[in-house]
Amino acid sequence: MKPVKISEAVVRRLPLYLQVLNDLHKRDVQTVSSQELGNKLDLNPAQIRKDLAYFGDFGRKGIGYDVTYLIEKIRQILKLDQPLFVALVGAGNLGRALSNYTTYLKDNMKITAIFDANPSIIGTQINSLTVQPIDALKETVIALNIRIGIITVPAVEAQSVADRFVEAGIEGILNFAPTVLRVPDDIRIHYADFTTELLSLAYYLDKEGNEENEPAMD
Amino acid sequence: MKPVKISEAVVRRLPLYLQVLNDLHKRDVQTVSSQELGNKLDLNPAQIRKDLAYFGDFGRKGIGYDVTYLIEKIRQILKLDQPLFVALVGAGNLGRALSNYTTYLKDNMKITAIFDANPSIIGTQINSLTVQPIDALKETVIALNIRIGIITVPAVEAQSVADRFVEAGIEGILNFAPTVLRVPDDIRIHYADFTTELLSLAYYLDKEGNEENEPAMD
DNA sequence: TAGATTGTTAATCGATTAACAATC
DNA sequence: TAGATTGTTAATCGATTAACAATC
Repeated sequence: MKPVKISEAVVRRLPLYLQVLNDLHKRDVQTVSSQELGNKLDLNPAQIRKDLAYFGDFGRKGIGYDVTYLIEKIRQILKLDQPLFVALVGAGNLGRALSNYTTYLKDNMKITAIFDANPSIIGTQINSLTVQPIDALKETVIALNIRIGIITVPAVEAQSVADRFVEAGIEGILNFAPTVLRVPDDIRIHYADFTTELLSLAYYLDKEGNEENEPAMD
Repeated sequence: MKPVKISEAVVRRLPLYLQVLNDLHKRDVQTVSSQELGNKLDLNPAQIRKDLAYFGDFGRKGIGYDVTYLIEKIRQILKLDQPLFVALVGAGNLGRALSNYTTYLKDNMKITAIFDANPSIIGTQINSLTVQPIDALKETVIALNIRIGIITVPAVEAQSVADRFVEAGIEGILNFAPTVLRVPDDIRIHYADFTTELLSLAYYLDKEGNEENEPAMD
């Protein structure tokens, strides 16, 4: 019916819309315009309207978008209207941090298994989950109907974890390790490597350090 | 001399190049072609050549790029040829994880101050740094010549931390909280919100859960 | 009715890719 | 010299934005 290909840029903005909408909902706001959404997210209103229109006519001319309805619709689009189970490999600091974070996500995503290679970590509890050995990955992923895998191991181990995820039939991977992963085309990979963001941030700093004062512009 | 504006897309790829180059360097590879880099990063070789050519003629026709030289050049471009000091606010799980991570970064970036609002965390040690009260932020940032701030506090507190960073004269912010921040135009903000990545990942999963088997394609 | 705001088309803008002369 | 690969221009592709008729 809708043969139009949705671009990645559009899909990546949907969670941002959801973020703001959830906030508005919490504050009992009933209706929001693309204008207001654009203000809050620093995005062009036309872009927001166009993004949403790819998926249906969710707004009302002259009125705007119903907050509750739009939340429901975006959840559906993102397939978050059903519980989605996630496995995490790498129970180090970052892994533990994410385990806490994502538990709080009310967005139907839940980490239901944690794995690690380190014998001294295996068997410990994180958020009521027992850390399992990596060898248990495939069996557990299948048994718990886990569809997304998070990788928080060092870069050198990331590919072998990805291989295990693929073998276990996972459909998507969120990789925190600073390395590009090789997986079959039908597996989706998103990268969450903050070192990239941090290093590129440095580019935008003012010139040569701030020991020297920059001359004023006027 | 070079009045060409460099796009964000280009700058964000530079750390990726650095990643692969560092790896090649470790394995004593002397020279690399745009073709090989493209293979490793899943990028078009022409794009890589074009990206690099914005900043100078770093390659040799018929040969490729000298690994060591290119690393040095990209470091210069990213202004990582000098030490760059970073402050972190939010000494929770994520903050602790990042403190460890970034310490290992040999790329001249170093977290040199950690802050938190929680009295029971203030005064504790993380990686030989003592967690300081937020009220000490401005003074410390100035004293230690800190130019980048990392925010790892809950979303509701993120804006007030950003305001403090701005007031302290920070030049760039890496925000892990899932919220858009308002800062003056001359302050650069990068977002490292993995919830966005995780939620958008769900969009690409196969249809309606995997209880039902999908019909095979052939 | 008048004001507001959507959905959508057309125009603009920007980024990626192909192609190739230059040259190591 | 022949093969390889850069730097760069031109062509293509895709994404953003402006504008406006439709309509609540």
